[in-house]
Amino acid sequence: MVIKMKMSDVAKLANVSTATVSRVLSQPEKVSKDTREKVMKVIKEFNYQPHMVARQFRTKETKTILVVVPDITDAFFSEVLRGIEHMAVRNGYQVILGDAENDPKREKEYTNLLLQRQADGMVLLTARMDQQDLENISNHFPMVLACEYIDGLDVPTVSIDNISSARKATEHLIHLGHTKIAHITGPMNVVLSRDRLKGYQQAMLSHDITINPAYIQESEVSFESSYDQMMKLLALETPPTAVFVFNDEMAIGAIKAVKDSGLNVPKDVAVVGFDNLKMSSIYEPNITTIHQPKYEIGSKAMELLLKLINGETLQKKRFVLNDKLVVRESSGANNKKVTP
Amino acid sequence: MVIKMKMSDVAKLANVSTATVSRVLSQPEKVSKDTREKVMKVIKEFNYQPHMVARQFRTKETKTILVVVPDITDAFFSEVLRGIEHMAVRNGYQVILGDAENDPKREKEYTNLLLQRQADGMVLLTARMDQQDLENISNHFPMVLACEYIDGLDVPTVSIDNISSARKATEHLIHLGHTKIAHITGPMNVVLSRDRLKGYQQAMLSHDITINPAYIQESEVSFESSYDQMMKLLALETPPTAVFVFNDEMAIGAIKAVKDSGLNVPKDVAVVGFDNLKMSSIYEPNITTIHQPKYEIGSKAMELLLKLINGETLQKKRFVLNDKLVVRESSGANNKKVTP
DNA sequence: AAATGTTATGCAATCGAATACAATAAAATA
DNA sequence: TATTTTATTGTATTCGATTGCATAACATTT
Repeated sequence: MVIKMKMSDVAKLANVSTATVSRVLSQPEKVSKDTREKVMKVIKEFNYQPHMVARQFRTKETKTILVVVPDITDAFFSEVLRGIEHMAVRNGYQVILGDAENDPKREKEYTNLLLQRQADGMVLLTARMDQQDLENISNHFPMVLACEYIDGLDVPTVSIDNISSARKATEHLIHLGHTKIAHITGPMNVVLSRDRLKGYQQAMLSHDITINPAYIQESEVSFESSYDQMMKLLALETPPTAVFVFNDEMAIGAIKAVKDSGLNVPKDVAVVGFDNLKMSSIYEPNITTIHQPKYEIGSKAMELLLKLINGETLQKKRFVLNDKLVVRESSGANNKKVTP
Repeated sequence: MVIKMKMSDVAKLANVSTATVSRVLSQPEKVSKDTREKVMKVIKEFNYQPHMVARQFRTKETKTILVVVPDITDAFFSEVLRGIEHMAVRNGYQVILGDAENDPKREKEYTNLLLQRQADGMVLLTARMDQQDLENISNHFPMVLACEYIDGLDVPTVSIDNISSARKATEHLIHLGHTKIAHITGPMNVVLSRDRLKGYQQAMLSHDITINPAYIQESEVSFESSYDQMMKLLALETPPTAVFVFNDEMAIGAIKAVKDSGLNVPKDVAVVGFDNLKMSSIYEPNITTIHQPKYEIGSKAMELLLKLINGETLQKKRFVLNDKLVVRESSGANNKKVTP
């Protein structure tokens, strides 16, 4: 049976005061065994559930944290979310998820939930809103950035080193003998795109390979857009023999374009992606990519946020986790078939 | 500047009572233009944000709805979520997302948020918890099921007709001349698996094809598990020439198994999936599948929930939306390449 | 036995916004 | 002008749980 009762009802039925009922729930050791059992019996019998909003109101704690993802349809984030959620639940917090749909305005709107005291803290997996606003909010409320970040911003951040990862990915292609290496970037308003581009450029320059400007193509974060950009690259007079692509979904788009042009991956064009999505080990050819420790990024970010919520100050603010180059078929480094 | 101020502070600064400030916010037409502007000026100047928990406490409305997905890593749900969220936001509600991780216990835990008045209503995209409990809760709180459902349960539901869809999918293979048609099912504790199996059986029987019991293999909802089941099917003395698979991710697993066995899809084994994920049109061979109107399922479910929350009674409780067979390469019905 | 300490419980204030009701001023009507 | 109606604002209560403080009951020490 479900009955909407309040604490005073329980108190009456158990012949105690509401204070005692409240203590039974939150500090049972303060209550004698007898009363505790008497109260618990009533609570169980009527399946009393405390009115959480009233409790939140009184205690000024929601025990809720807000996570904002740039795009919920991007498979990358689900594992980061798992990491966040597990760490949160283990510490008595629940998670609200906000989908910004790649819109900085919506991102900003979600931060209002903090100002309105609907959440005790916030993990942002996207950082595209106004930097000043963000800084402002983080000065007053617990906040952690993960995956994305803003240079020079004094907000705790968890991510990999995208520049060095991108360098690593590009160098992998260089070491395979490629010099005509293109890069399909993500949108330039996203820091990850800019950093991965930097890494690409660093790798090329440090190996004395001049970068053909036409080899750098900016794409939306989507299969289709990347497909189009790859088609452009293939249409060049001297098409690249290798491409480093912003992420795995886009790498699949690029590969499809190569295939549809009657060419072969990796023989005609070698491809390296980023993120190591599940799909990347399944797709054919399966994709050489940079592995991100997604779950760990999430749980680390939540760990930091919990510290902030508990009033601790973080001596270390920037956490750079280890990535890893995962070599598979699409870059042509080996020909072993990977079976699941 | 971010300052934590309360309504009484605004009232003092604007030289009015809190009642007036409250009215400016919720029923501005009740306040004279002069005072309204005076109050709004203060609100804007100090960026006052009302304490939502206090408001929720007072009004007994959270303007929040809870959505529980069986598995957040399943790409199928992200578009359903979009549908839900858009409809919710358009009506002034926000969405909390719960990930049950395929665990009926966690599903049940999330329903407690309703009992604790943390949400005004609930959309369940999974229905595996105890039926009695579920019915009980839905008798006291607004609740809608979507995608999954429970037969004979009097809770508003939005979904497709999985039996007829599965029949359609199987018949597609039959019409292509196949008789040795296998079915890789999902877990039998999920109603969708049972219904799709039923559809498969109906199609076979109505075309006088005897079902080889070994042709029915139960699989987890994962690429890997489906791969294994397909391997089993191929190891049979008389392997099937066609397979209808529970969903698209699993269909990819099955296709991979066929390929890894040195066989061709669709020539040696035709494959049909379910859901029409984005990936299904990208994978090679791209996958013949049943399209579900994901976004519409979500928005319709939210629409119904809003009606329940507003106290309307639904005359129609079961909403069956239209699915569609999408014929692509994996079933061998045509050989046209589909480019994005 | 008196004084002191300990434990268990209750009383009553409190959190911040919404709102029923009262009060007042201004406008409309008789 | 007196009276009623309408518009605007304020006063004071309320929502349900938590918690500081007071008190009562009991145990321990001197």
